[in-house]
Order: sequence, then structure tokens, then C-alpha cells
Amino acid sequence: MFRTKTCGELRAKNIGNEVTLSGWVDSYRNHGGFLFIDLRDRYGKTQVVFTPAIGDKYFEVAQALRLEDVIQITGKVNPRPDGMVNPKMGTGEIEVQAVALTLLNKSVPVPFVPSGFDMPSEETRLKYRYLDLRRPEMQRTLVLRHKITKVMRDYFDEIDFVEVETPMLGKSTPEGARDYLVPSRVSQGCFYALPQSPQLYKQILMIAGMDRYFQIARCFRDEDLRADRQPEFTQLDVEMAFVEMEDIISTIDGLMARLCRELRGEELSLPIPRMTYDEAMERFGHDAPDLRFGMELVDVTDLAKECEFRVFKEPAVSGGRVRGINAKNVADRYSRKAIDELTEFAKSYGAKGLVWFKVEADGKLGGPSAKNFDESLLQKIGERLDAEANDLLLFSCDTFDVTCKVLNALRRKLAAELKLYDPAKLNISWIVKFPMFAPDEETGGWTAMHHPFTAPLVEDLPKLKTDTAAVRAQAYDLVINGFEAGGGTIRIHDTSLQSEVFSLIGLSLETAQSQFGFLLEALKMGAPPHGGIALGLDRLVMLFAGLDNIRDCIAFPKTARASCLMTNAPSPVAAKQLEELAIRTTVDPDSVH
RNA sequence: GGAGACGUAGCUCAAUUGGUCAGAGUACUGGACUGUCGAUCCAGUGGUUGCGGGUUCGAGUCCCGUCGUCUUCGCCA
Repeated sequence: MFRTKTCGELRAKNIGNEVTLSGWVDSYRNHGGFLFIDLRDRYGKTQVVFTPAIGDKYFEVAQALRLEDVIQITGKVNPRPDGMVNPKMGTGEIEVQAVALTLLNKSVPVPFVPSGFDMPSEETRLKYRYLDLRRPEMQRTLVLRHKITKVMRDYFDEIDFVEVETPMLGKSTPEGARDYLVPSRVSQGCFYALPQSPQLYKQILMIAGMDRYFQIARCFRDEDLRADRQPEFTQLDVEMAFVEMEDIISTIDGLMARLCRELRGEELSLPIPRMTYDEAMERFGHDAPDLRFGMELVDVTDLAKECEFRVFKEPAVSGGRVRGINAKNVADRYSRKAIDELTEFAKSYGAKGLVWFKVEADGKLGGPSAKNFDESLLQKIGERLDAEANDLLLFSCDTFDVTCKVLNALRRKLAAELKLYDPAKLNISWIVKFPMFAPDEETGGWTAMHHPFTAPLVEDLPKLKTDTAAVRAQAYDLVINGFEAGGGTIRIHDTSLQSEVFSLIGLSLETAQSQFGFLLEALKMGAPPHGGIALGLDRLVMLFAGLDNIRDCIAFPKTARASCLMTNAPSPVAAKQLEELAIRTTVDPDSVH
């Protein structure tokens, strides 16, 4: 037997027990005739004491122990001597006096020690991921991830959902993100695509009568990465039949409440609040607004029309918008140089510039732009933004779209800099009534904002042809702390409505037939009303763990270039493999690094 | 596809304007030490400053290219 106890569980009540522990040497403190080893496993650390009383043979081995050696010890649980209790350790009241020692596996000196005080670079961590994953923080996150999926499975199981696996090898569709392709050996020249999501399969499962489906599903998208985006990610995929939006939302409300209760010990007050897309864009400039703090966008377009300052007036009278945010009581913390940096930041989001005012002690708006305004107009602008002494007002004057992007980015950046929210808290909300269509820049027509199977709001059906831009979808996004944590829709189950939507987005029946004819055919054979949602598991773990990147929530993540530093994937393959697949690459294999 | 930051010992970092600058801590090796918990003390091994060019009397430092990591815009229905 390798162990009778773990390294995390011994307490004062175990004093006197004889125990066997196995684990890694986390640290050693050698006093010559006295040797301390902190032994580590997934459950914690325990101090092991070696003295010459253990015998020369064992003591020599003990003296030679180094970091990350794997050992097994047997010994007696003793209380720490007076004044020697370590309150920083869970097992700090006790120590194990070793009477036997086995070196299970000697380690070479490791590139970095999991218990070290200096964090290695992420590059090094990813290359030696097995060392990185020995760190208690990483293990804690992986355990949290497991617990979240456990709660999900329990929750859905209890309300009659069935987890069904859908294929990884599927059909490529040019819609949406770029596909990861897998060549077929049997059908040379043909390719499978790895799923971007199980979307079509889960709809088919509803048509198949499964009624309530979920899956913890791996998905793949060959697009550029971000801190919160991996090419390979996991989503909680859900689909329900005979439901409308309220059923889906309340089901997820229940799930979120359960997750908050079981993982954070918090009661989430239900229902989770909702905001329309239009309101989110108007008040926050983003469809996944961070609602942990205020600093809302304020419109002054009507006032801008009256002024002679071209930067304000021109966009205001030509269909654009002039909007501002008020960073309260921080004007003295932003120098001219700091504001110039904010301007550069704004430009990276498409702004031509920023107009700003500092509110002076007498409540008047000051700054280089102030001279372009009548005093009375300045006063109105100040009142509109609730300006008080030492406030910093920032304005974006542009198209609606640009003012959204710029002010949303500024709002988030300022809030983070100024610590306007408690990073430990979760703010959860729904965004509903999304637009059904977005203008297609390439064709000048319309494109589906979500996907082409999304049902329009019933009340907007009459506008489908007459006022396409105003049609809203039965779509809903779950937003947590400014991240899109999930999104779903009620699907179209009516063939004629589906055809109408296809024609609106310029998708010919032939194309639709070749892309997903199987779904269209299935829809004709008794498709029940249905809808669903998908939640990003990695992001959910990130938010529940209070982390700021998704890689720390994934055991073996990819880098920004979608490579794995531990295995060196992707890599060239043998010529024979390519031959079997009838594939020739245009890249010289010797030029691949 | 674009922008920015970074790359120096196994690891984490330092090196004033280009001028004894190849350094510290840690890991590792050897030695001392019977109550430490980031143990301490002494000694030692360890470097093509990511790679390739260029400017210069002289480059870790400046310039160009390239590779890699991170962040980000575009992209991600």
C-alpha cells in the first residue's frame, strides 16, 4: 500500500497514529542531524521529520532527497513542539516522524519548482505543463472545473435531461467561423470538419423526440485567439422541445442559482435580471455590458446639434451620435499625458479623437475644448452628465457604432484602472431581444446575426419584409461580469418561415439544400417547437475562479498561435501519411519551424 | 492580416547616455549545522544576451529582418 492517508488530512486528532504517505518533495530543510521535508500531494502538504534515529540507511537516502523527488514514508503523527505550530499549513499542528522511507522515483532538477516564489513565464509553464499543474492553484482550478460540470450533470439529470454525444467528425459549412478540417482517407479529396458547436445535431435530437438534451461538448473554431478564446473549447450545450424563451431562461436561471449555491455558498436572487439589446447598446455601448459599475453612456447629440464646435456638430447633424461618460472625481488623477494615452487607446477602436472636459471646483467644464462652446451649452452638457467638481468627462462623436466601441472600451479600461468594482463578485444578467439581421457589408444585403435557424420575435413577424432592420430575434445571451457567458435562441420549426429567412439573407434554396438539407428535410417530418442555449464552460470556470484568462482553466491549452508548447503540435507529418490522404502541401516541409 | 510589450545562467530578474557588464537570487554540486517551515552559513558548476544581418573604435543596449510568448484591432453567425 502506497499510502494510508493523504498529505492534506492529518490533524491533531491523528496524533499517535502510524501513517504512510506518498507524494512529492515540496521543500527540504536540512539541519545536518535533523531533516524536514514538506511532502506534497493533491490534498495538501505535511511536514515529515527525519532524525538519525531512523537508521543510517534511511537517513542517507533522506539527506539526498531533492525537490520533486517522489517518495513514500511511514511514520508516527506527532504534535509540533511548543511554539513550532505552523498556522499557514492546514496540517501545521502536526508532523510525521519518519521510521521508513522509500524513494519511489528520483527527479532530475526541474526547470521550475511548483512551490517556487517566482512564477515562471507562461511559455515555460506551458512547455512543462505537468510541473505547472502540480501547483495547488492549478489543481484547485481543475477541481473547480470538475465540480462545475458535476453540478451541471446533476442538475440536468434531475430534471429529465439526457446527455447525448454528437460526432466530432462532421460536415463543413462555410457559415460562421473557419472550420478545422480532417481529411478523409477513404473518400480522397473530401474532408470532415470538427464541430464549431453541436448546433444542427441538437436540433435533430429534438426532432428525434429526445425532448431535453444537454452535452458538455468540445467545440473547435479556427480563428485568432484571445485571453478568453481558445481554438478548442468546451461548452455546455442545451436544447429543449415544446418550449419558449421563458422556459430556457428559467432553466438556466435555476442552473446558475445552483452553481452559485454549491460552489460559492451564495444565494442568487431569481429571476436573473434582463435588459434588452437596445438598452444595453444605449446605456453601455456593448451587448455584453459589465454591470458591476455605472459610468453609463450619456447621449448629448441634441445639444451637440446646437453648438458650433464642428467635432460635436458634424456627426450630430449627419446621423451620428455624440455620447460621453463621466469618470467621477478622478480628474486630478489624469494628467494631460494620461488623457493623451486614453485618446490613443480610443483611436485603436476607431475613434478619430476624444473630446474631454475636467470639471473645475466651481462646477464649470474646463479643458482645451471648452472654448468652443457657449457657457450655457457647457452647463447643459454638464447637467446631462451629472458633472461635479473633479469629474473627468470623455466624449466620442462619431457613428453610433464607433461611439459604442470607443466608450465601451474606455468605460471598461477606466473601471479597471480605478477599481470601480469588487473583482470577487459575480454580476449575472440576460440580454434579450437581439436584432435578427445585421447588414452584410460584402453583399449590401442582410446576414443572420445569430444563425439562420433563429426564430424572429412573434410580434416582429409582420416587419420581416417591410422593416427588416427592426426585426428582433428570440435570442438571449447570458452575461457575467461583462463577458458573454452563453447565448441561445428559439429555433424556426416552420418550413415556410425558414425559407423566408433564407431568402432574406440571400441564401438560395439550392445552397441551403446542399449545406443542411438534412435539417430542412427533418424539419418537415414533425419538428416540435424547440430552442436552446450554449454556455462557455471555460469562461464560466474563469469567472467562478476569479481568473483573467481562459488558459489557466484548461489543463492543456494552446498558445496564441494555436500551438501546444508541450507536444509541439501542430507539426509536419510523414510523407506517407499525406500520400494515403492524397494530400500535397504547398509548403516546403524543411521551412517549417 | 495590423498594432504594442517582452525575449540576458535550468528558472525569476539586474546591467545609468552605446564604454571592466556577463551580474544577483534561486535551482543544482560540495561542505557546516538537532526545530526548520522562502531554514541559515561557506564554496563551486552554470551564458553564442532567442536567431541572422547592419551601424560603430566598441552593441545585451541603436537599426533592419526573423522566430517565439503575451495583450489587442480586424476576425470569432
